[in-house]
Amino acid sequence: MTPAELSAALGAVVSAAVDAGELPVPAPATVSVERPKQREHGDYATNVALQLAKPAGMPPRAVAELIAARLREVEGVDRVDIAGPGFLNITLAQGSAAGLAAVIVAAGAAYGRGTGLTGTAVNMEFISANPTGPLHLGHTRWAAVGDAIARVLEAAGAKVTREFYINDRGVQMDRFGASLMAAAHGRPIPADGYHGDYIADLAKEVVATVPHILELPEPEQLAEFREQGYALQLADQQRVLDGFRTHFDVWSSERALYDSGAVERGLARLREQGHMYEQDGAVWLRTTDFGDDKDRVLVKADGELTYFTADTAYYVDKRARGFDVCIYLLGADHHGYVNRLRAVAACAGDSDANISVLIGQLVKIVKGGEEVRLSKRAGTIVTLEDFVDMAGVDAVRYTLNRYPVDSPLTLDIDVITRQTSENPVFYVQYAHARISSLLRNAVEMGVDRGESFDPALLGTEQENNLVLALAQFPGVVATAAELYEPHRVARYLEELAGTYHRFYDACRVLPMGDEEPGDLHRARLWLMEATRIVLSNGLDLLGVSAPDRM
RNA sequence: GCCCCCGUAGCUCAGGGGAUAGAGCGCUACCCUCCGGAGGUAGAAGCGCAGGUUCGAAUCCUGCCGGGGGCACCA
Repeated sequence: MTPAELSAALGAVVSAAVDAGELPVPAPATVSVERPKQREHGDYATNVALQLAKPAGMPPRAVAELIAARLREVEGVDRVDIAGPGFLNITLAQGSAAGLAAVIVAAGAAYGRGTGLTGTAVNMEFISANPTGPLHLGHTRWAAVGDAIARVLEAAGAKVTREFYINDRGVQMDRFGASLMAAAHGRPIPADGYHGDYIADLAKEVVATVPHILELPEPEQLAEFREQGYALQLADQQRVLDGFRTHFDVWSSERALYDSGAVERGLARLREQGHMYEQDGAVWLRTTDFGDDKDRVLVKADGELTYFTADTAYYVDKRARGFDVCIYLLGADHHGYVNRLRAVAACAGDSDANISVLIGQLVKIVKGGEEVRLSKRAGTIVTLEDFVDMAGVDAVRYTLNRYPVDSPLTLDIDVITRQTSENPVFYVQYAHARISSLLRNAVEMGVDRGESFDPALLGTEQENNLVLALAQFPGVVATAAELYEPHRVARYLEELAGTYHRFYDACRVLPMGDEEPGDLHRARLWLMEATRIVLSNGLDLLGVSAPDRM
């Protein structure tokens, strides 16, 4: 019996009690069970009695009594105890849960996937860096988390498009071009330019690509440096992301928004919704109607459009392309955008259900006990590529996906690069490798798990805990998708790996010595394969490999 | 000044109103006759402060204190 099945049974029991007139309240829409922290509190626990007591005008324990009486009659429930103020502690009949191992083995890669978001088209935008420099540590976090959110949403049934918005318009592009040109001529980089070490290398590359560039007249030369640098830098970002196993479906450029007429269409959409007005010669969007702290300029007094105009057009364009939900994962330096973007959606006639703006707090790193300052302009930067070179794709992706994205993060480079058990990714991957090894040994010994097994054989505490942990997985995935929090998957995997290691320590899977393979060995092999599948599926949701050997 | 994020164990961090607040690392004491000891067992150690809501608050609300980030007819 899975948590979902138990919840359903509990819901039916409560409804029956209501229908029988025992509980003078409407039946709750949903009731849930959770795994209690204390083992003596049973396999599952529920607080429905506490929640229903007040509306029913009854003592909690009285409510608990009458629910418990009905719940005890449910097939697969062994015991229901009432504890504390009115908790129901449920113990399942031996074997009623372990059959799940067969379900998991049959489902394979599909176990854990759900249908909560089936039919929903999601646009997942993340990173969206300027094409004026290498991707740095912050981008690495957005890459790891953005991709993991996309994977988790897909597991919940959503159709997800991963999108990268290229900020290729505006004065920063000219500063970028000017910096490259200065470097190529051996002149000092302009004060408002880009000072990273990569500029000199990139300038050389541009000159190698366009040998006559230094002879062009200055305005043309500047434009050429800008465009060539842009192309090279973008290609470099794409190469690095590819190596990070982060693949985008759509690379969307700000210039293309203008060229395609999307900006005009966006403005038209906002105009027809009636939230635009003119003042001081400029055209404004009344975002304050929807929670923004000030109205925003769409068309400047000089006729130029603002960056914000492109943002609004981009949103309208995404919706026009058929996305039900537009998710933005932005850096903390963009937190001011949250209310603004939501106001844009509202001004376009949409609701909060259509837009979600996630703010990723910045990553701070320390090395040798000292903070490493990150600054594209200062030149001392740790790039995504540096980070991956030091720790490997798996460790980087996993480490960045262990934490809620909105919590500031301090990572010790020395620890992450150590590649020991201090890094939880190894703990989880090791569990997978250990099971894989065990399954290989089983094949070598000629022990086959067969067509089926008797779940009642898996009755030790460690076996029960492992089965119950496996049963949590679909719920964890569904919650991670609902909240856009893939770190829940990582934390779950760490718990599962621990539960497995404890099982392994206590329970022998394969026959010892000359022992003949028996039904218990075969039953445990089913449990092992099921555990391996869940570890593998979970790691996949984080974009991390599940190695058979380490 | 206004806005956002964060204050949980020595350190880095989990914890969707529930029972005795968890994990890893570090520290202390243990566990290998055969499946991977990259493992397991036990122990010491904590919710920034003050109010409020609630049967019940680390969690929700208010104020304060501390750390970080941000404010534009820039991009």
